[in-house]
Amino acid sequence: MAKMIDVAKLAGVSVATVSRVLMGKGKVREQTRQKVLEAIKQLNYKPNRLARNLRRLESQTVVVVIPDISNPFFTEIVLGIQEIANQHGYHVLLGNTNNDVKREIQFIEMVKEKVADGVILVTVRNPKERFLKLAQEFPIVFACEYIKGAELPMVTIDNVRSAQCVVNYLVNLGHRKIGYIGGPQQVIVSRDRLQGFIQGVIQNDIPFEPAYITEGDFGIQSGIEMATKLLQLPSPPTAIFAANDEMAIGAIKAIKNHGLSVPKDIAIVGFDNITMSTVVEPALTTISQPRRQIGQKAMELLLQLIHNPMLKREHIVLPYELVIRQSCGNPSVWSDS
Amino acid sequence: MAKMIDVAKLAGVSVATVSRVLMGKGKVREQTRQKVLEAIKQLNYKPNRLARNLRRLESQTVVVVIPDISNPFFTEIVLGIQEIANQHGYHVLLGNTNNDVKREIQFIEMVKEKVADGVILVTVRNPKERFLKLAQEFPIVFACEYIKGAELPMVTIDNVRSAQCVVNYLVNLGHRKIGYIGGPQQVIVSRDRLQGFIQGVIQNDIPFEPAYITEGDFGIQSGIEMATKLLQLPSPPTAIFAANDEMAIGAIKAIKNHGLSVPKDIAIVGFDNITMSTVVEPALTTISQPRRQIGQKAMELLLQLIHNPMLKREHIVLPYELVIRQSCGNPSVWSDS
DNA sequence: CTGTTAGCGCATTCAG
DNA sequence: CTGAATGCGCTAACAG
Repeated sequence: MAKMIDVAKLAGVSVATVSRVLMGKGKVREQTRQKVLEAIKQLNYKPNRLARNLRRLESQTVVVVIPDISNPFFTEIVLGIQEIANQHGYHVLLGNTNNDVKREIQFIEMVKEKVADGVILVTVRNPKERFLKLAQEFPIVFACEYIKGAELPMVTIDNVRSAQCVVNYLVNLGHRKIGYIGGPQQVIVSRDRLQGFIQGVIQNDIPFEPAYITEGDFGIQSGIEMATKLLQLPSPPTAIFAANDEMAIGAIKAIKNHGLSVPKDIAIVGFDNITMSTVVEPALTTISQPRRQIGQKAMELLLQLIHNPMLKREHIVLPYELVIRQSCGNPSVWSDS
Repeated sequence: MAKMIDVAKLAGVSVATVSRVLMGKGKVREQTRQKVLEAIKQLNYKPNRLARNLRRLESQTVVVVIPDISNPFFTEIVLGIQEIANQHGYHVLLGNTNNDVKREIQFIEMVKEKVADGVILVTVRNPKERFLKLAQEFPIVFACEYIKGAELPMVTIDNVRSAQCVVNYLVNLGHRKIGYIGGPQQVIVSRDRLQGFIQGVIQNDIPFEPAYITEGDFGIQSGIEMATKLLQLPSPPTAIFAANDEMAIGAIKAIKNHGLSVPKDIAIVGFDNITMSTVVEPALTTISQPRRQIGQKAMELLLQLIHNPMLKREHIVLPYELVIRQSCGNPSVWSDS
């Protein structure tokens, strides 16, 4: 593999000059520049990033930590991140934790090893204090999930209000008995959505019924199980709101298994708007997060943080949207005030 | 950030000794080792990989090039790759081409920049000659897609035989009028599957009907369009085989739109066995590729190639499986001889 | 068993 | 505008 010195020799200049034309800064006579460029092309030379990065003490790489690469929800975020990263000549290393709490930290430590310059966390399972300390040391941005009550760079939607919006929508459709299938309570968005659900119920003067609240694990199977549980209640709900689309899809399956119909007997609302929610029948009404945009914003924030560690930590809240399909019947436009 | 020399000073030894205990080779007295370990812990030291890699002229990173990160089919392969990579202390850089032919090459060139030590290609859009040359220069392994008639390391299933197997299955069920929705013909697996389909038709003494053969782009929408086309034929098929699950799902939608039923009126078979194929109704009968295993094998091959560039290039063919669900009716076990 | 030393390939002073 | 020299942090060859 050709090295810089080879280029220098061929062009009859010093390595410093080659470096200058490569970096595009420092004055170089146009004529010399051309000679160097010519030599580079002739040798098919590419600078060794390892060396360059060591010299500059940066790796031009960021790592994105997600809990599950095979979950389509996260891949769309990664796409947004990659878009911005590539625009700025950064590489994206994908960190898959498989929901392993330890690996979350391991990936962050890659910054210490200089494998990466910063981290975007799309999963937050470790205790708050830990992150507060780590965020002090390294450039870290949180996307989708976040830390409550902390001054850290985060990009999310308002999970509380969006869940509340769903309840309003359902009530507006005439529902008074609304079941809820929540996500694992360790996850902050699960807690937020549950809170939003409860607020919605209360604000609509619906009697609070604890039996209507169940907890799944974000998988299809748990949606089936929790919906079944709700269906077996003495007075089953007429609508079910699941904290993500997979569980909502599971709920639809369960309802069909019971010989009931969606939305005629029971309305269903999901959360996240994954592709699968357009395939299921009936197509799922759901909350859509601007995933691509979340990824982009998170990466932009990280870039700023890397180049200016003293940056003010801001929490960016992006707008969500209720996508109305067929799973609540009555397809129509609707806007929460 | 603490450096090796800091550790050395604190432990009262030389950097060489620190390096030795880090690398785990070269004799070090147990007592000295403990001192070093202690110092490392105390300083919370992590070796700078940039420096280590520059010194060893390797990056301990591989790049995986896929056409579309949001396609669940590919993410499962990536999972298999990551598994093996992590076991060997390698990082995985994900390269998303978005089907851009140029980016395919750009990612391979990262090896030249020493950003990566090798490449796994899960997409092959560039001309064969190009890859033959690149494969000479860099450690490259092909997964799922491949180059025909070349001695290169590849991991795939037998796409021809698997498609043929589907036809046999359908014929066995009594179908004689079988429609086909193929993938883009630039993609080798599309050509293989089409070939397998045609071979299956011929070997079963079914009159060859060109109008039954259509071409989509692997998306749901194109499945809808092509199925609609088949349905409008004077003598429409009684079974449709789509070259991937997305198109098969599209076909199911189209058939339902026409007021027909799957599988009663028309049987459907897909290819790939993505999660969505269990959600659609009726659940899709499809060919399952051992994606995880393909990823693992590809990574193992690449590792060998990196450490021994003179390695014999072998094409590994993994077994496929026909997963029988409800989209052809008549759920049953079946084995192609 | 341990220390000294020479680069890995490049960017960047500092002279000229 | 250009070249010589220095060192980023670490590993490995060599010497002791």
